[in-house]
Amino acid sequence: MTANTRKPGRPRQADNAQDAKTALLLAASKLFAARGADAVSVREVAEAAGVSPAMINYYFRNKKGLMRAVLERGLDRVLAVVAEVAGQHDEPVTAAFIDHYIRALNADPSLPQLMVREVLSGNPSYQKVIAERFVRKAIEMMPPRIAEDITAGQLRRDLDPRLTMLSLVGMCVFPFIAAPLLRPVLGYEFNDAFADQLVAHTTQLFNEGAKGTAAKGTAAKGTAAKGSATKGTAAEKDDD
Amino acid sequence: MTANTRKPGRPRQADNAQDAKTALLLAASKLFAARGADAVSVREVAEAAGVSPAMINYYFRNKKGLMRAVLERGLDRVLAVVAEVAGQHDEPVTAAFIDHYIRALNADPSLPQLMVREVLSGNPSYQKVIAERFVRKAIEMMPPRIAEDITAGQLRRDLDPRLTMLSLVGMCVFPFIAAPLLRPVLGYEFNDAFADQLVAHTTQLFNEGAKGTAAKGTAAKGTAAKGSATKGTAAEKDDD
DNA sequence: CGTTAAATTAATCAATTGTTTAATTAATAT
DNA sequence: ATATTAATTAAACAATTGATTAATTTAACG
Repeated sequence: MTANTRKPGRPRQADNAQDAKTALLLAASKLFAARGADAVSVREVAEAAGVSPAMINYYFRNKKGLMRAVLERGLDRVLAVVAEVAGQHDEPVTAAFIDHYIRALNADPSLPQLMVREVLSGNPSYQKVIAERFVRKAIEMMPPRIAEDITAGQLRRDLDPRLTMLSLVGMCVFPFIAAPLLRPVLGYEFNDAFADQLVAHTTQLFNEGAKGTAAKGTAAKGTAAKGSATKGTAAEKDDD
Repeated sequence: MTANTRKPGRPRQADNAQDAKTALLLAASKLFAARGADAVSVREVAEAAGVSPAMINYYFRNKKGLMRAVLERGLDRVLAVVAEVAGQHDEPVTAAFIDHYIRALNADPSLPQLMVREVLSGNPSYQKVIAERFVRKAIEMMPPRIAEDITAGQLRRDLDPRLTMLSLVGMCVFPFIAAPLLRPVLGYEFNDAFADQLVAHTTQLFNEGAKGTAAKGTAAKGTAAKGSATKGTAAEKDDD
């Protein structure tokens, strides 16, 4: 917004101002998550951070280096949630996972979007970062805990821990991935009430299944639709 | 591969050769799905199709127009699967959905990748195409059928049809979205055996839940891991 | 046949992109 | 104080991109 035309040269050490490096990291995190790294120019990131584009190359060497830093920051935050869930033994991991994971994504839906987009990007160097910094560690933590719960008799004995984890993550993550599509059609919005509803539904479906004949009573009540589903967002120009 | 330097002018009507328009559509479908439209230049699409880049503007007006055509073609193919599933009444829709949907994605994993990427692109015009050409129609077809099955006593009475559909799609789609990551770590590959295993696992988990104490015996047996999980793909250059 | 329309290309355009360079200012060390 | 190093910018660069234009060849139509 503010043109912020600063002259060249090292700035006077202002104690309050965050340094340019973290400013770039924060700005890029938001922009990359929202629209994808490819669709955001370095000039745009620099402007949002209030510094010149050359700072990206100074601190991160590349646009790719900036992207990598953004990715690593995001991955570490999601991994912390997984570690917390896997570390507790008060309840079945699967239940704790559904609860904490959905609420974490609800608090910041941009995280799974960033991950999924870069997984799909086909860029092997990003995939490697995600695989080694997140997936590998998550797989070391969760399936063994699921296996524990199976042994303890809290889950069916014939479950495959890894496929189960795959289904579990899918159920939790997909609503957030599909959100941009479903919001206008189903009319749902991200708020604490929605998270509560989604957690309750997912927990019960995962635990009891869809076929169970006796309704246990703890299912999510009411439908997700609330707003006007037919209103539609203001149609933008057909061609641009 | 072949330089294919053709001179200007309308080509002699060769009966065998497919016309340039469908050649472009097919080439773009592959390339866009694999790497995302942003990362593929029109020159590259044209070369793969064996025509000049100007043909894209001639037939599709824009690169965006080409992308839209690709998207619509993909959406219609997935929608056909959904319509087929929703149209039959021999078994519960949910079971039929798991079976047919997973096998369709397994046969062409690029489809969900294309959709998810463009959903996440944040580009409202693509989102509108997906929402109106696919999501809206799918929601008109599936949840009512789920509600039917609930009424018929085949599914729990307290299920929310729409949230149930969301979970169902998540369980089926997520393995294919995450495939690029999980393949090296879990060592799974797309083939009919994997599809069988995934269908069996998903069907049982969805129907019976994870908590059920009596193992019914039809669960997926064996783990997904088969190959060497620690081998790792050849590390490419660290910087490019 | 001759004229018009359709399909195609080569060449070029204008815009945008990521990156580098040289200059500039302040902090730090000698 | 002076020299060196760190942090920052403006300006320019080279490459790539999507798109347009004019020319060219064949098909279709009278």
